[in-house]
Amino acid sequence: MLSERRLQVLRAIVQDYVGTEEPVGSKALTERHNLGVSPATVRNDMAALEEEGFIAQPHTSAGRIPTDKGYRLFVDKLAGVKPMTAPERRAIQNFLEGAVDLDDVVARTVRLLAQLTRQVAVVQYPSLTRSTVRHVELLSLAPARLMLVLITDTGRVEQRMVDCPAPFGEASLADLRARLNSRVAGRRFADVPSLVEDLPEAFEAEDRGTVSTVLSTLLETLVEENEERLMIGGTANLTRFGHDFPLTIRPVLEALEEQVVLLKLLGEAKDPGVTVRIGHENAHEGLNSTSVVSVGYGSGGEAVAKLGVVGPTRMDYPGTMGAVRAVARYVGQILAES
Amino acid sequence: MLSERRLQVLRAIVQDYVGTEEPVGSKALTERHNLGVSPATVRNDMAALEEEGFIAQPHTSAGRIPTDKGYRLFVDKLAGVKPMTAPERRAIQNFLEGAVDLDDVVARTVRLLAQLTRQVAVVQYPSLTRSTVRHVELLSLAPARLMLVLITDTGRVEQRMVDCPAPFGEASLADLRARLNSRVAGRRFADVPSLVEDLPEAFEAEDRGTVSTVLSTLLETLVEENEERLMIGGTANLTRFGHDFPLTIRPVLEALEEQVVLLKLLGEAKDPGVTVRIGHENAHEGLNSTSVVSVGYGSGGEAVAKLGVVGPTRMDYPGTMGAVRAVARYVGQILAES
DNA sequence: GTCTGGCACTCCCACGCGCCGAGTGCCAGG
DNA sequence: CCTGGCACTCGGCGCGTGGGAGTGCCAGAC
Repeated sequence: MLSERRLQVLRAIVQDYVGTEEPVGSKALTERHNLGVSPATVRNDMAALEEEGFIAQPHTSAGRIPTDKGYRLFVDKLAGVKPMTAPERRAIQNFLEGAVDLDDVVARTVRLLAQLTRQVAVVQYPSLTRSTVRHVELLSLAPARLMLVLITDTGRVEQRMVDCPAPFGEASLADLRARLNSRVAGRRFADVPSLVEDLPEAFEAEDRGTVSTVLSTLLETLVEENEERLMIGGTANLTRFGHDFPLTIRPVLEALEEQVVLLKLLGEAKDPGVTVRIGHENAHEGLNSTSVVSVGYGSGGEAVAKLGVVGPTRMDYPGTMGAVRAVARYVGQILAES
Repeated sequence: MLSERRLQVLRAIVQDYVGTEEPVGSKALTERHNLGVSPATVRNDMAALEEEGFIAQPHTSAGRIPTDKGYRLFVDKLAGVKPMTAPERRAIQNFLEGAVDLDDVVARTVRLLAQLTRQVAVVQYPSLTRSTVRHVELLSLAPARLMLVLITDTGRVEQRMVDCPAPFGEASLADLRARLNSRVAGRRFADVPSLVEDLPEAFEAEDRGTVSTVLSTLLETLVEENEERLMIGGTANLTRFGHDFPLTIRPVLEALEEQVVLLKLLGEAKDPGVTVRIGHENAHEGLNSTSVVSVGYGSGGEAVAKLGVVGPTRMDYPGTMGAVRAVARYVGQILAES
């Protein structure tokens, strides 16, 4: 177990390194933080911390920098979440309030997060699987061709074409539309399959094929994971990454374009609060030198999607976590209102 | 006027510089292109070209690199559009054919363009203003609250909430829906305003307010420019930009995030064919060291949106133009089919 | 035991220097 | 008008060097 002072030293190292972006030495530490001990003592502590793998030196006779493990300890034990100041909170609220539709909310959120944290922001569209159905609409485009439109409580609209096995009359269509809505409107996606299971039985034999087709299209739409879209922004902040550019920045940009990767990344964070994944904790190789700070957000008490930021492992964790948490909270409010 | 040979020299300089990314000298030129003259002669030609502002040298006693003006001449007079090879065309077609909906088409197009050109790809969603209405749907969400859903011939769906000044019955709703569709279905957006102008008159006085509200919401949706969304991809290709990274790449990333800027950029290109804007020809400052190659695409003979790529002024213009043109053509086909 | 000051050591980095080579401009002659 | 020759100019690279920040260790103080 590490002594209290050694933890203090680690905290000081992280803070200084985050601030200066340069390896931090024992002398500088004692000058900037009044630890009450001499550089020599700090050196001993540093040796111990290095032994345990919390810090490392890029080369002999250089200062120390935190390792992923060091950041992990810092985040878990040493750093709180820095709350936003009142003006910041007001600014967040103002910025989000002008949004006109869901797309706009997401777009504004991305911008806001990127600006606040000066990092790359990622916002997942409210997920289908946890939200509820507001309305299902069926439109006849041609005798044997329908369009299915699904409207969710978060204001999201999904549409699908349905090719019917047989022509489907306007009367049947109206009937199906009515029955469908009376069963599923207001229900959670997860509950829909069992609610519509026996629906074909209520129709004439000739229409059952079409009804089944419509239903399976609806269910497909509900579960289709790849519909979990997301929006990213603030990539220009990557240029503040480090000095050895191309090598650092490239894999990150590539990873950011792989929505699958990002969705997995966000999906892995099960924590109800703010989740931080540091460096190699990220499965994806291109993100080994980045940290991901994410949190769920939602219109009710429940999270319907995630948002977060991607930045260098050397980031201001307390501030970033505070910003992410605050933005999530306000986005939730906005969604609940609309 | 420049002699034929001097144009050849310019062409050779552009080609070599694009290939090597290094200033090209007189000797190397005569070796790689058989111009039939000696380096000394080429030097004279170069001096003339420099005098005219087509090429420049980074510093005394270095080779020459083309200026924006030089590239312009190259693109206008010296370079054709390099057509895609048959296998490339097949690959494009295969890649686009699997798309399931409009979002997917756009997403695939972006990826494809980015891969083909190894540059940043930008694809504008098919614009509302030039397409036609497939269907308008009205849903009653609450007694005095409607949802308006607009479906376009490109498969795009836009939805808007409408707060009615007075409760609106189901019968009136069905009536309005029917009248609306019979008038505007299949018509071009631009024609819609005059087609629905007198529609309120067909309704009872108590409903006219609501009808007007619905109509104006519809018209708003049609003209709303900021709904011209676009998708970008291949930003990782920016890392191949040059050596002096942060300074070059940053403003470009920033510009790419400003959708307004990009839309304006694409919008400015009026040319029916492939348009090339080189370096300082781009109004936006951040894009002063990039070229934008764009072209319109559409489902019919008519262009409904633009797509293109953003890359360094030092790019393979013939190849890029060929790729952009080919992709636009195939996307048009795909859109026409669906 | 724990902390401290002193000391020798290590290495990175910035700087200055000189060389090399590619490229140029100019000029006289074909 | 083209060509070969020639002197000149610079940027880039390798090298050696000195300074400085930082370390590890040790003996002594509290």
